Amino acid sequence: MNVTIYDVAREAGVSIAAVSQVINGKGKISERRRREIVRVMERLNYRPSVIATALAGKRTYTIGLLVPDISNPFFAEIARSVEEQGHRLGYSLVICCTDNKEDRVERYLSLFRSKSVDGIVIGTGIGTDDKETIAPLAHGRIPIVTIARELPGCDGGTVVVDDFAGGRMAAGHLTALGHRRMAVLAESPKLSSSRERIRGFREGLGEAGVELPDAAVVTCGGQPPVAEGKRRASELLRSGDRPTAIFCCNDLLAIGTLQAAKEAGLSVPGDVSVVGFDNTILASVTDPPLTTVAQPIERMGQLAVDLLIRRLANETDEPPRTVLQPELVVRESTAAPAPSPI
Amino acid sequence: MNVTIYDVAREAGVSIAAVSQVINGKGKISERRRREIVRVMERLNYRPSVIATALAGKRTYTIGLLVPDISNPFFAEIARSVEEQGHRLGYSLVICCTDNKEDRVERYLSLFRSKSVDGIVIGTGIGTDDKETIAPLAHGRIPIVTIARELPGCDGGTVVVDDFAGGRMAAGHLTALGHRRMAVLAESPKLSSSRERIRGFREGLGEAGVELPDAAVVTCGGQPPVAEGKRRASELLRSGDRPTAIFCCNDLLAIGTLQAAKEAGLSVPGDVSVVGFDNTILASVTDPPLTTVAQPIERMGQLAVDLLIRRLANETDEPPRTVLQPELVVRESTAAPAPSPI
DNA sequence: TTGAAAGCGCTACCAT
DNA sequence: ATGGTAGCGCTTTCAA
Repeated sequence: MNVTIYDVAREAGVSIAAVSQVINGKGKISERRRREIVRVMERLNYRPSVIATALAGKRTYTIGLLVPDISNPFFAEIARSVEEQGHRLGYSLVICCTDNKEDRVERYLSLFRSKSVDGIVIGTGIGTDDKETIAPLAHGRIPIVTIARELPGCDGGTVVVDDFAGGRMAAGHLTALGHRRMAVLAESPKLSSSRERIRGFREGLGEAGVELPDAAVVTCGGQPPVAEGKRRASELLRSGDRPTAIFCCNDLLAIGTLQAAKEAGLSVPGDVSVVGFDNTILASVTDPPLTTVAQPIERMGQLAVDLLIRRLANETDEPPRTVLQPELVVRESTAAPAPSPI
Repeated sequence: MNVTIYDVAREAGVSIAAVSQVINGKGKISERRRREIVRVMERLNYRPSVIATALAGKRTYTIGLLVPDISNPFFAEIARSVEEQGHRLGYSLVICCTDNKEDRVERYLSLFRSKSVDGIVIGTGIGTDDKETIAPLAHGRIPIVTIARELPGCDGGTVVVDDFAGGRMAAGHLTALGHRRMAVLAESPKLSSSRERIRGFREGLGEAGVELPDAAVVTCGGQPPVAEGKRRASELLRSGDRPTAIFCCNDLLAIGTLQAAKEAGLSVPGDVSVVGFDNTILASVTDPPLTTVAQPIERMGQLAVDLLIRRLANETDEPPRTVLQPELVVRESTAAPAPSPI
């Protein structure tokens, strides 16, 4: 096996208690002894077992991250940021992908409990009603922070962007350009973020005196998002009075829309404008580059981890809800609508 | 605390040994007792502690994944695939990003040891000479499998694409189109994959009687890759006899090249052709869509995990090296060079 | 078939 | 200042 605290103790001619003390930097030991022990630890290339340490009552220094799909650039960037801040603070990341399957959420939450993660960051939606799935949480006493979305009944804290404001920005941009007939490609209505974006978009439209009929809000439930977005956008673009602009609740759906437009022989933004959400790397490389509502992804990850760590350090009386401001990034997928042929 | 095996035993009126047996499905217990115990476990919502289980000599059912950057779509897709196959087999993933910093490789490898992961998948390059960094491995007896690149001195097994063939394909495509003056944007020469791709590219060129001067191979060391690619490509495109085609060792560099061309007022593929490598989601959305050498990413992740699991199950006598075939995906970033103005 | 008990590597408390 | 020792939750002999 690996070298243990016993090996170090024996080699240094001291008790394991002494070694433990130098590991944790507490207790009383003479400088002489401590240096000797450190030397031995290095010579033996000793690394304390996190497993044993955790069993003995300490943390595992592990945080669990739940996202729908790590290959989705938005979540990849979230993960990156969480990973980075986590490591900065001494924690490593266990990542699980739920694929938006409800049973997986439950399974992974349960898994996190059995693996004794110190805290959980949730970036995935939860379908069923709160109590059922959030149960393991209250059960296990593991602090949970949600990121980029809110979960009903999850009180651990949350870091989100102001989705409502984001939707409103998109609407403002589009109406200012002169659009009147618009549609939105939405994610699951189960997602708080998606609902808020639509609500904000509708509000923004209203401020310009434009209506958004319910029928113009299309839910893209299927997987994968790009293909589903393309499919739904195609339907929209084929319809009688096709919209002059489409607001997509994330960049992936916007890309699908771009593809659909291309396939239909429509030019973007000439024939139809497209606005995305997230501002992932994808938005900057598409054809045309995507106008999108940017989330401060890196900042969100940092804040989520900070909040979580403070939570499990019991510095509790935090404002549990951090709301960051989104920002409209105008690229080349939006323009004034073509003059309508009278 | 959480409910433990003792709680279950007490509640069921049996010894913890009995409970342990039903957990592990071995030993002899009467069907009656076993059912009763299962009932109690469910009622108490009992989940065995992986920590304690591991300390008692079992696995942690955790695998460590080392990548340069999880927000890089290529590695995000690798991670996705590894995560998926891992979970299918009962393992979860600890992901660490090295950012190509050598000291981090060492730190994370050491971290994996102290966290007692059962196995490690490495998708990052290692700079220094083998023995130094790979030491913790031999030391800890943790099986390691490399993916998408090979590490000197790492004998645990590897799953790669035939990078040489990939480079050769790119060259074949470009020379068939009529290109004679080409350049390549390379990743770090420390990466086996990068070296092989260049070697293959050069070989392919040679088959068409075309030379690739050393000066035409530009290393993109800096971060982030897109920006660095753009910078280097700009230099290339500004040079006296600018290449009519650029082969980029990954899609990110290719995107930088696309941006550089755009900024220089050059059309792709009209003025310059661009070939990428990896075929991440990015390649399909760029302007223009990118011709690239596809790696079977999903398959690679699966195979890497399979290999690793078999390794730690001691079904050892495996062919330690799996080589998959790449595939050229022709999109719209390549075309015949413009007729040279005589 | 069942249970008592010895670890696994470490922390923390209590004597010394 | 230093070391002995009782757990932490679980697996695994070994007796009964």
